[in-house]
Amino acid sequence: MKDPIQHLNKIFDSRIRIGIMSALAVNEKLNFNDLKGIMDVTDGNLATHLKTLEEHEYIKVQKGFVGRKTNTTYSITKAGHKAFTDHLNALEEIIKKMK
Amino acid sequence: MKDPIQHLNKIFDSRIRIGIMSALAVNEKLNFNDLKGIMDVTDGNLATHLKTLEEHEYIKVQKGFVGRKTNTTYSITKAGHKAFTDHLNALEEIIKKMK
DNA sequence: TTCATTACTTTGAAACACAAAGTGCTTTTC
DNA sequence: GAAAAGCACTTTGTGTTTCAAAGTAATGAA
Repeated sequence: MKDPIQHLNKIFDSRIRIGIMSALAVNEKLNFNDLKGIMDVTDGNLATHLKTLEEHEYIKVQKGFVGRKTNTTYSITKAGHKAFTDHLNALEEIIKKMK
Repeated sequence: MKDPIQHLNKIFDSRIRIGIMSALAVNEKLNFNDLKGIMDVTDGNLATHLKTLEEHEYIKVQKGFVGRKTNTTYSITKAGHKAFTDHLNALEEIIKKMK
C-alpha cells in the first residue's frame, strides 16, 4: 500500500474502537457504562474491544472502588494517543488527496 | 453511537477497501493489476475485497477485451462515491473534535 | 433472605480475511 | 504445433475476529 494508507492502523479498523479511542481522547477517564452509552454496543462486544485495546496498551484499566462497589475506569495511554493520532493523520491525508 | 461515529460505514472499516475506494475516487478506471500495485495485497485478498465492494454497489466492474485479452476495469459508482465521502466526512468530524 | 441490578466475562456461532492453490484462457518458446 | 509460461482472476481452507447471548460474582433493595 502506498503512503497514507499504509499508515492506517489495523487496530482502528473498527468503528467501535474508533469510538472508544476518540471518547477517551477527549475524556480523561470513562467507565464501562459511559462507553456503552456513547457507543450503543452490547456488553460483550464492548468488553472485547476494550480488551483488544488494552492488550495493545492503547488504553489502560483502573480497577478501584467507590465505597464498596467496584469502579473500573478506562483511560488512554500515551502510546494509544500517539497511535490514534497517527491513524487519524493518515486518514486526513487520504481525505486531502481526494479533494 | 453518537453523531459522527454512527456515520462510519462498516464496509470501509478495512484498510484495503479504503485504499481501493480512494484509488478509484481519484482515477476514473483502474484494472486489477493497477489496484494490486497500489495496495500490495495478494490476488485472492484483493479479489475478495473488490467483490464485497461490488456487492454493495460501491464499485462496478467492466469486463471487456483488448484485442483477444480480457480486460477488466473497476470504477466507482455514484452510490460508492457518496458512501465513501460520507465516511470520510464522519472521520473528519472525529478528527476535528479531537483538536 | 430472596430477588434484582450492576459490571463485566465467557461462550459458541457466524462472518471475515487471507494465502495458496486452482482455472481457463492467451501467448510465447522450442 | 505441442508444451510451457504467463495472465487475470476465482476458489478453497484455515485461522482470526466479531458479536449477542448466556453466565458469574458481587452489591443493593425489598
